[in-house]
Parts: sequence; C-alpha cells; structure tokens
Amino acid sequence: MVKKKSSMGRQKIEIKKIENEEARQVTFSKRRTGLFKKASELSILCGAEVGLVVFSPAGKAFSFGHPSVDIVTDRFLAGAGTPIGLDNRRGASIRELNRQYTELLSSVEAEKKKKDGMDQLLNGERNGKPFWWDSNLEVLGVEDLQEFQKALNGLRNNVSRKAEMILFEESMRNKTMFSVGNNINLAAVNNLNANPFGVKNEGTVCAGGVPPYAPFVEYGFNLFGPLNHN
Amino acid sequence: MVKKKSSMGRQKIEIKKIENEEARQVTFSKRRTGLFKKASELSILCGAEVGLVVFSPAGKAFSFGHPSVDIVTDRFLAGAGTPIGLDNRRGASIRELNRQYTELLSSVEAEKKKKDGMDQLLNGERNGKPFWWDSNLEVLGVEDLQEFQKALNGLRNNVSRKAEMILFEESMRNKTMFSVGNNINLAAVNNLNANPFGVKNEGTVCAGGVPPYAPFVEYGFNLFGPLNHN
DNA sequence: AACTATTTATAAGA
DNA sequence: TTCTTATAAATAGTT
Repeated sequence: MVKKKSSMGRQKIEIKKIENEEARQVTFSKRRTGLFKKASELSILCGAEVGLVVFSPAGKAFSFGHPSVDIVTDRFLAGAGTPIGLDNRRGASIRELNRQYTELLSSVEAEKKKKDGMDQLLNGERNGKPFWWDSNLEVLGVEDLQEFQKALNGLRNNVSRKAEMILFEESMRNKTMFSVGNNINLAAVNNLNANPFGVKNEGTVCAGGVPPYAPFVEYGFNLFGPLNHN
Repeated sequence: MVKKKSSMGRQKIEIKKIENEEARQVTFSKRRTGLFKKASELSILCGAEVGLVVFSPAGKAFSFGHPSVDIVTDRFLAGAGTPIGLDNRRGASIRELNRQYTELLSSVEAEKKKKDGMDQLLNGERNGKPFWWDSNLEVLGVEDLQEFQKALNGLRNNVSRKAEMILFEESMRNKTMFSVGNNINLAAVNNLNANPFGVKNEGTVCAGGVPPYAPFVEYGFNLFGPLNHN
C-alpha cells in the first residue's frame, strides 16, 4: 500500500497539486460534482448527517448539507469558541440575522401548532370511526400508527414532485426547530421550487450541480433521492 | 438517461435509505471512507479548501478539513467566497443568508397555504364520510393531495423507513441543542473515549491517516484509516 | 476483512 | 463547459 492514487479515467494521475491552472479548474469541477454526489448518497443511503463545504481555488464556495450545512458548521462554531482569525463583526452580523430569524421562527412555530392539531386528528380516533387509513392499511399497531403519523411529517415518497414538496416543507419545519438560535438557510424550499437541483449561482454560497441525478440540495435539504425510484 | 443510480459493484442499488441496519452500517463505513478520500484528493489536487463532517446514524462523528474544518466552516459563515487573506468580501455569506432569509419568508407563506389547505381537508370531514383521501380528492381538488394520497396508500411499506427518519430528525434536534452553547463540538459527540488518533493539536488537528496523500485535518477521528470506524 | 463482478467516476480529448 | 470514451476507482454482494 502506498499507491493511494485515485480516481481517474484514461490514465492514472498522481495525487498532488495540479499546477496547470486550467486543468486544475476542470478537475475541480468534475471532482466537486462527484464529491457532492457521494456526500448526498451517503446521507440518503445511511441516513447520515453530512455537512460539506468546498471552496474552489478561486474562492467560490459550494456546500451540501443534510440536514443542513449550518447545523453541522454551527456545531463547530458553537464549540470552537472564538473562531480563529475572525473578528466579532461576523458574530454580530450573524446574531442580527439570528434575531430576525428568530422572529420568523415564531411564525413557523405558530404554523407548527396548527399542524400539531392536524396531527391530532390523524393520530386520534374520529367519532369511533376507523382511522382514515384503515381502508388502506388494515391493521397497524398503535405504535405503528404513531409512527405513521409522524411519518407524515417526513413523508417523502416517490409518488411525485408534489408529494416531495409537501414532505419537504414538513421537513423544513423540523429543520427550523433544529436551528433555533442559529442562522439557517432554509431557503432550500425556494431553491427547490425554483430549481430542483438546488443549483444557485450567486457567486457565493452555492451548491454543486450534479444536474441529472442530483438528489441533494444545498443548504440543508436533501430530497432523499430522485423520484424515479425509492 | 437520468438513471442516476449510484456507486455499486456487483449490482446497482437505488439511492434510498438502506433499511437493513447491518447493511447500512457496512455501506456507511465503505462510503464514508470513499467520501473522505475523495474530499482529500480534491483538496490536494486542486488546492481547494474542504470541510467535511459526517455523523453516522449512531451519532458518531467523522470530519475532514483542509486546512481545517473550523477554518473552512468559519469562512463559510464569515463570507463564502472570500479568498484566503482577503477581507473585502467578508459578509458575502451574511448577505447571502439574508437573501435566503427573505426567501424563507416567502416559503413560509407558501407553506402556510398548503398547510391551511390540509387543515381544511382534515377538518372539513363529511359526517361519517370517508376522508378526502378515501378515493376522491374532489374536496379541494388539490393535486398535491392526490399525490399525497398515493403516497399514503403506499406508505405502509415505508412506515418503518419513515419512522427511522423521524427518529433521525429527533436525534438531530437533540444533538443540536446539546451542542449549542457548549464548547464541545464534534469532539464531544464523538468523545469516543479518547479519539482513536487523538492528534488533537491546537488549530490543526491532524489525524493520522492516508499519510501519502492526505494532508487533512480532523478532530480526533479516523477518516479512512483501517482503525476506528467501529 | 477479503474478494470480484460491475457500476461509477473521471482523465483525456474533442 | 459539455460530451465521449477508455480506464482507474469505488463498491454491492459474497465468502
């Protein structure tokens, strides 16, 4: 062992910095795509939490996160104390953002309450009537039902993009809760609506493309795979 | 095309959560290794900064960072896209976050609408009549709901999966809360009795591993060495 | 942990 | 940057 070379195609390449700038850029694009895809797959296949941030040599950033990059990075920041080399303006900015976010969070919480009511309906008996799903699912233990009900919150089936979106939003609600006190980018929903693959071209924080198969969305959301299966 | 299956060997697998716990663990180990290796290679080949954190379903954490996870994530929050050593673009991330924040506002509205629709359906039950999902979704004629119904009809087979997802989310929430405000991040989570490679040096914690090509940094975790990964 | 049959990822080249 | 293709890697299923 020592030939820890790596991925390549026509030919093997040594794992050392590519000096040719152009070639480096090309490789960066290709490998970044692959890396994000792998990250996405890992999170989906194993239910693992993954946070990935990549800065191109040019300083462009790409990120992927499940449930969100922020959650992962926040862990570091929260525990890292004062980040090395960073002044507190950053913190100030983030705190301000957090403040605003907290406000927004309130409305989300309010929404959640409503949803909880809905859950009650789904979870509880209706005038002695069988649970709505009886006709379809026959017998399910109480626990199953509860789980089933919970599942609604995270339902992500392959029935359709619509269903995915519904689920996605449910998921978002949860993410929001997770993120209390932290700046979070929950715009994933919008990103998704606008771009299923969460590709953003802001020159700043953006996710890699992985166009055809990209089951991931930057900034925290992962739709758990493409629709054509699972 | 668009068959975005994924990495595999003897056979293709669809990218969806692996239900079998044992198999999932195995896949997790294998793919985690591959992912970290790829991350390492990308940073070396392209001189890119990479921050990667992975939490196993069991909550074990693994990380890779070049120059370090902290630095990369800090940059991410301080100002994604900020070239090393430059300060002029600091805040880019914040701006981006703000932009997304705005989007979030919109998405919340959108979500609210959908949820209201659902509430209406659920609460608008016809006496003794089956619920909207029974067969006809005339009630609101919401496409989303039709899709949702289909998802529900076939949900039984996914109950387990969904349940696991929920547990995952809850787990995530707990861990997040756990870390917020603490000075213990990954190390805490994976405070696995003295990190295997416990090479925890100030600033740049280097893990022994992949010596030949990986100048990566980690926080007490074996990335892709033969050890560790349970 | 190893071993392979296969599928992916990707280095080159267009 | 995208596509194509030859080939190296990664890895699913087994042992």
